[in-house]
Amino acid sequence: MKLEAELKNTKPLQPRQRALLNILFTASWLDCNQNRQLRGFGITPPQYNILRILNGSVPKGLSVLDIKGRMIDRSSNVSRLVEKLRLADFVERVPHHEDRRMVVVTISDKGKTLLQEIEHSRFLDEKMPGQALTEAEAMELAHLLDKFRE
Amino acid sequence: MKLEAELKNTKPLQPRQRALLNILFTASWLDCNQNRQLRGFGITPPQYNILRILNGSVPKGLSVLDIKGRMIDRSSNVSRLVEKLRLADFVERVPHHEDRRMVVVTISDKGKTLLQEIEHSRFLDEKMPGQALTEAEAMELAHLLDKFRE
DNA sequence: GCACATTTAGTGTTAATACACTTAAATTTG
DNA sequence: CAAATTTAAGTGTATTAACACTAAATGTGC
Repeated sequence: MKLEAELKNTKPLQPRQRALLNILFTASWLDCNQNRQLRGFGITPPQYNILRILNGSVPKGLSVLDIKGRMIDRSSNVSRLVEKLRLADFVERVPHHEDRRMVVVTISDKGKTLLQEIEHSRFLDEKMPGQALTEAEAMELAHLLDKFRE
Repeated sequence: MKLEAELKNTKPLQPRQRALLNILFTASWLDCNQNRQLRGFGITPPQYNILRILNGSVPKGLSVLDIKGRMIDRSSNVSRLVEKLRLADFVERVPHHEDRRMVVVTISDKGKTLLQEIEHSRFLDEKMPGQALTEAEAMELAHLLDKFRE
């Protein structure tokens, strides 16, 4: 559905304002979807984000600050999120050898298994969003978003 | 900056996955900006969203559910947000004449003044995001986002 | 070496989200 | 008309975001 219909907007919007609102609205829509998908697995979207970041950094792992720098939501409190994941045995935390300020976080086998299950469930759902776009359109969309942030 | 650089991503992403991440990242970036802009005015982005919706609905006002249906973030708790705005005298709440379940919310003069101040401050800032896009590109971006949600 | 600033992780606190639930009024149905 | 259902608003609660702050380790300049 078009944004104007979704927001029941009456007044016409300027193109840039319309794009801005549409970005926020679409992201909120995605976040809501992701929340529901992840709910059954006992993790939240930011926690899922961390697990995927760590999965891309095996076997070395990452420091808390490195994780933060790679997260979608930069305002996340990584220390607390990592602690939650550790309590659920999805990640491991070990002090850094040389720099004792740092903590190296790695994904555990249980965490990897969880990611595979989530991936698998998504595949079954066929609910991967954005399927209406062609690959070329998806690339163009990403490019325009990059430009939007300039 | 491109998304891959922002997220320090190592592995290449599928186009749709890249678009998805870029939507979430750009929205988070916008939200952070908006948070900072609104902070000085004592309101949050969802509260600002409500004020603008109500400003577009003068003089009739809207019910709580109508507001919710027009909000960017559909999971907001409108009752509590409206109560916050009422305590700050930015909105007024009156019971509906015919249907006593409903409450009609309208923006106050103080609320309108606040919106004007915010608008003015943004204009001074020249920090309106998305200026790097042409109008045609902004329209294309909004169109692709509509299609993404299909 | 020592004072000073910087970096890294974590904490404290307020407010907002997410979701289920409750309450009350209106509408539908038998 | 009375009972059941639906709709609207609000509440309860646990979790998370947002921001400033602290504590400890490292780096820097003198």
